[in-house]
Amino acid sequence: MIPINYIKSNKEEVLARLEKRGPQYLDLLEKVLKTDFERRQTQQNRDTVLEQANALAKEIGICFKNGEHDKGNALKVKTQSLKEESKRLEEALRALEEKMRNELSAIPNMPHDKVPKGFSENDNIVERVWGEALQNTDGFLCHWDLAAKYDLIDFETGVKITGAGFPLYKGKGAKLQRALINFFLDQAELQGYLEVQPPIMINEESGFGTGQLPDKEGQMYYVEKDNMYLIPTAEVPLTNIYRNAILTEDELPIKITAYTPCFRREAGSYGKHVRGLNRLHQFDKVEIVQISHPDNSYNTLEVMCSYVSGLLEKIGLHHRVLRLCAGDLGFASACTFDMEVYSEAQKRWLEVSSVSNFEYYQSNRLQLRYKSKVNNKKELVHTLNGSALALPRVLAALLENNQTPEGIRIPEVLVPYTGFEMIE
RNA sequence: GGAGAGAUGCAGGAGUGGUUGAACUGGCACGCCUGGAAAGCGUGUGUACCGCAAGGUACCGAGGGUUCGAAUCCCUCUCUCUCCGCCA
Repeated sequence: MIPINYIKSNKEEVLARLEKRGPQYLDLLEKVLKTDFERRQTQQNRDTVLEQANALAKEIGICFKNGEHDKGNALKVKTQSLKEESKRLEEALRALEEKMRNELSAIPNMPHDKVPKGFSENDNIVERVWGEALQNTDGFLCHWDLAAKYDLIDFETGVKITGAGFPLYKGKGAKLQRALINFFLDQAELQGYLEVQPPIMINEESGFGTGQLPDKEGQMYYVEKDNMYLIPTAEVPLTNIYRNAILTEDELPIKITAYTPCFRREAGSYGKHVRGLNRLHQFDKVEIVQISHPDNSYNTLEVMCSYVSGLLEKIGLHHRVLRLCAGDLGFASACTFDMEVYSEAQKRWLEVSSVSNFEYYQSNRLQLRYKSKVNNKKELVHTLNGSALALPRVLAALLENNQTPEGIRIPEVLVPYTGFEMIE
């Protein structure tokens, strides 16, 4: 949620930025400001009534202490109407607070200045392309065929054990996956990220903190008996480490990384585009998260992007960096870059990472703040995260792009991790 | 899963119905002292919301209730600890 005070004191800016997402949010903005106004008035009224009631109670106490029972009892009568009034106002206030929260939750994050206008993925801007497509890819097999040919992934058995979208990696397929995880984690550590292993089930509060709940409830697997969700991304547990926390300015930026499986229901997506590893219900991912001083967050975003891009360079994957347009931006994000690798056999781009700055959107929900050195006040931080990287599509591109008549060649940097140079 | 104990401010820890937002100790900040430091002394030190301000309101795990008045009494829930059971 955008902090209400930020909206109040920067209305023009919020309006201008939000407008990029479309005009439908401007009304919401007015609405929430109105609700906020009513809320404040109601609070004032309630406080006044309570003040009177408190004063009376105090007076009554003194009366009884001094033995003036008659006077005390007389005063008691007066409290009755105040009590009813305060109860009424209390309820009204609570309703208004909830209304405001709901209205605020319906407003997406404001796109950053540099986010282009646009409605669909066609309006995204290609920021950078690294590498180029191969010249001769005649006879190239798609990764699902390669996986079968070299016995790397057994989709059918995954279906038998669980269902579609839960692949079973085998032999060198499993090893390659493990190698990638270790490589990505080691790289992150070199950049100063602290590796953690978080829980992969989360409670409701955590889901709310990072913005998955209540909106994206249907995307997550839910364990009803214990009221928990399987994480759709490590972003949720990693960022929620710092829910309700007050950091010192010296602690910033906080940089953490984790490897976790991720679970997504992906309800309603079927067909060719979700074949093989393209879209799964369970997949592995290494995530990086930064908690940043608001003044530095956009610099941080750039650093994170080039880091992710650098990873793809190291494993030699032709890729591009997209600056997402307002229409393609996630609800909670203020600015997002997507990294897509080129799949030589499928002849299309596959998203392998998404790096975002959420500004105050998550920290406001999380109540994640730092103590400012300037005024010693508690201020909200900016949160950022990115995939570094999501495994299945990297694996898919790696298999497809590195296929040769002799087998699949493993990128040099990964050989120390896999222990083999070729999949034959 | 069964039995018991507990949850108070940055931390420890008092407080069992009335000027208690909360004693006391420590921590921290500032000042004095010192050549400098330690010790010592003094002062200060919660958060959120409303308000231009004065000030007000709320908060003693969470939510309800009793009462003119609740950290304090009652109910429900959550969490932590100890013992037993089970277990990778």
